[in-house]
Amino acid sequence: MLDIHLLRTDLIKVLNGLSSRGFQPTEDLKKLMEERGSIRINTQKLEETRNKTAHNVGRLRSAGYDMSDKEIISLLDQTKKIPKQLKDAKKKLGNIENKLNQLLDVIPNLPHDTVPKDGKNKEVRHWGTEKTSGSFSFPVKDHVTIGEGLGLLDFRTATKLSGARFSLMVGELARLHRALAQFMLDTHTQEHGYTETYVPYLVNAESLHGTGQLPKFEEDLFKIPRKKCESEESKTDKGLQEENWYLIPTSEVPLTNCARNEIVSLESLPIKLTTLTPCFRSEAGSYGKDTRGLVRQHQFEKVELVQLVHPLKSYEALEQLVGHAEKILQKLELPYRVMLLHTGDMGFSATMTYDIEVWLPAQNTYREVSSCSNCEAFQARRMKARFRNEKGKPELLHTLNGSGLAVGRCLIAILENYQNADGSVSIPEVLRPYMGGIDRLKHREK
RNA sequence: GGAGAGAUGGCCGAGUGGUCGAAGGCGCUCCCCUGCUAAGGGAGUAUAGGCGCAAAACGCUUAUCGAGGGUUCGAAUCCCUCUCUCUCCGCCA
Repeated sequence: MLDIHLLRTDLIKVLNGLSSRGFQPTEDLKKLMEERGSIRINTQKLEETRNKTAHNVGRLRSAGYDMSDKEIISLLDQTKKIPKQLKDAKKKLGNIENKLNQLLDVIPNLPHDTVPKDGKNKEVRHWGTEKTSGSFSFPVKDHVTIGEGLGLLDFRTATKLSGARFSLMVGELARLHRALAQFMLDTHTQEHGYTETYVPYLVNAESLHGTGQLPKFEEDLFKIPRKKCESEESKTDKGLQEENWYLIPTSEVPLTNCARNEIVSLESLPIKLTTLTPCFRSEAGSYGKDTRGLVRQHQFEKVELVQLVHPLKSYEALEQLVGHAEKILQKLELPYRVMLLHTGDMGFSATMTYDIEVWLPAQNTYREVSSCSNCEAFQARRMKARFRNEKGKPELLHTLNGSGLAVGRCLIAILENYQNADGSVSIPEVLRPYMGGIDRLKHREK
């Protein structure tokens, strides 16, 4: 959510910033805000009158007056009609505030000034040397051919179990997948100072609202209805409306929401959290896209990095966070590049995003394995995540998140980059301790 | 799933219709006193909005006692619904 003060004082700047990422507000924000202002003043005036009279009645009562004394009766005469007026005013105010909030809820964050606006992502740096088909002494295979060839990857069975966009890994490949995740977690906790966390995979709507997935992107999520009451008839009240759980699309949601409605101490900053979780995405609207292999799945594992930091430190923290994610690829000796996303490619909540893309020789291209964003106070404002600043006053935190990394896609990169002529796959040095010392994936003996 | 108890400020805890944004204590901040320390005395100590002021300080004002609704001139207090926590029983990885 954007700062409403900024909207009021510098609407032009906000609209310019938003248009660079292709967002046009559908309603006249300014008019709505003004309307709200005048209705609110009216409402508060009524409340003030009500409070004053009630106060005076109370004073007379404790001074010994009776409810039937004419002093009290005259006060009551003045004020009898206020509750009705107030009720109407509050209803009106509620309506307009809902409308305004609905509007504010779907406005994306403003890009940082340095983010490219030309519609092109900018390569910031790259690491390692790409192995093209020419670098191999044999025809390069893609990860599906490799995995299935070794008898370690089984999409047919996965489809039987669940349908399209699910996968089944068997034997040493499943183990390598687990090893990879463990390795990532160990690196971030032992070398980068993150606190390991175990989080819920089902979260409520409020959490998803906090990080920005709701209300705008509900169709991307898997929703789990929660039974709230037995009888249909008693569902009339607002409080009884259905409440859902959602499968997390990323552990950014539970990790960042840890700070929701909290005021943390200055000394506790920066808060650095990491966790390994499955992520669930409906992939609505991506029909026909990446249908082959492990690239785009309804369920995948990801190690997430989240930082909650002092507002003055958030860009510094973003650079560090990207570095933490890069370190994993370096240790795995996988070539990659870091891209600074342009305004149109950034996620809803971000002011600046770096994607890390790993080299996939079979596709002869780079593929995203991490997306690292600074959200500044955008999420913090939605979720009231604050810290007590140097003056002892509560102030919004800045939140950052990034994958460190997407496990499945990383596994693809290992399979393709480490493939051998005989169809086996070498295991990266750093993962061997996690693999009981074996150095390659071989064909599975039944 | 059944039965019961509860949710108040940073924390503990009082408050069952009226000068209650909320006693008291602890903690914290500032000041005073004591040549150090201990003890003591005084003042202050929520958050988010709106209005005023060029602005800060400040002043006025509104909301907030788990959440939402209701009753009332007036609700922390009464009524309804929900959420969460705790205890006991049952079931269970």
